Amino acid sequence: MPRSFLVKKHFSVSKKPNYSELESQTVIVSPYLYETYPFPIIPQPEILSSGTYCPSLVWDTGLLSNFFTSEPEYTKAIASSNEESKPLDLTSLSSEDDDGKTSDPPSPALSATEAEKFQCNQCSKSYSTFAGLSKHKQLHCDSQTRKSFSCKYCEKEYVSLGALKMHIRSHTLPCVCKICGKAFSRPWLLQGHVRTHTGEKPFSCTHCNRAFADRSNLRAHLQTHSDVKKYQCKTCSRTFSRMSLLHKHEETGCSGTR
DNA sequence: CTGGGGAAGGGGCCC
DNA sequence: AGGGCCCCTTCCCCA
Repeated sequence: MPRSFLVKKHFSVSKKPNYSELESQTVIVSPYLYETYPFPIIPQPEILSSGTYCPSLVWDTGLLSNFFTSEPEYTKAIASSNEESKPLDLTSLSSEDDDGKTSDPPSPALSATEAEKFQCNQCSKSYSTFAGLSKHKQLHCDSQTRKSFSCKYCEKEYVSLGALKMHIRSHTLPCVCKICGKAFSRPWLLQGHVRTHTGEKPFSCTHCNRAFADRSNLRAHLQTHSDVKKYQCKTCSRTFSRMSLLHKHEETGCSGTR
């Protein structure tokens, strides 16, 4: 399965684990890459730009009209954006939402607590500020009214031009490894990849001195030093160092006993 | 089969 | 608004 189509799933795992342990780790950003490697590993910014390696695929807002030739509404919106640099008018979007035109059930937001008096009429999520609600709607729930930017290469749609441009990079892959030619959508992905060539591992575990090229991998490794792992089976209370291991445990059928 | 390491991708936040 | 960075998550592979 192509990883580019991984879908973020929500599990009952705390979004804010205790990273105090991780924060105490020694993180050494070595100048190794720049000083000792015989050729430029991390491309200069101009190299990272799409133009150097994929001139035919350079993203340019001027090309947007080509992407949306069948969507005059989009090009109109984009043209307007380019000319005047206006942000989306969230006020108008919001007022339309609050007009009761949707088929969603009436929002109880107005009678909610002061702290959460702005409620999304699409998903009922509450916010303490209008700005928070507006941002939420723009990002997630205004599918009926928000501007939609469609990708030319796939069927994905985004609510903002910036999000679309970011996504398009996953198609154009403007960041190319000078060593092996592999291409990536973002410079920091390339940077991480380059470490696989150089062997640089700037993230060290203070427990065992093992080093990692990727911070997330260090974080996963730290779990192996813990008696009580972060991911727990609700049935048998057994804990796992990785969510994937917990999923595997659940999929294979938890017996309910440890 | 399980656990762990390596590599990679996307979303979101901050500047 | 856009880029950089961080975090989370997943898949693959191997011991």
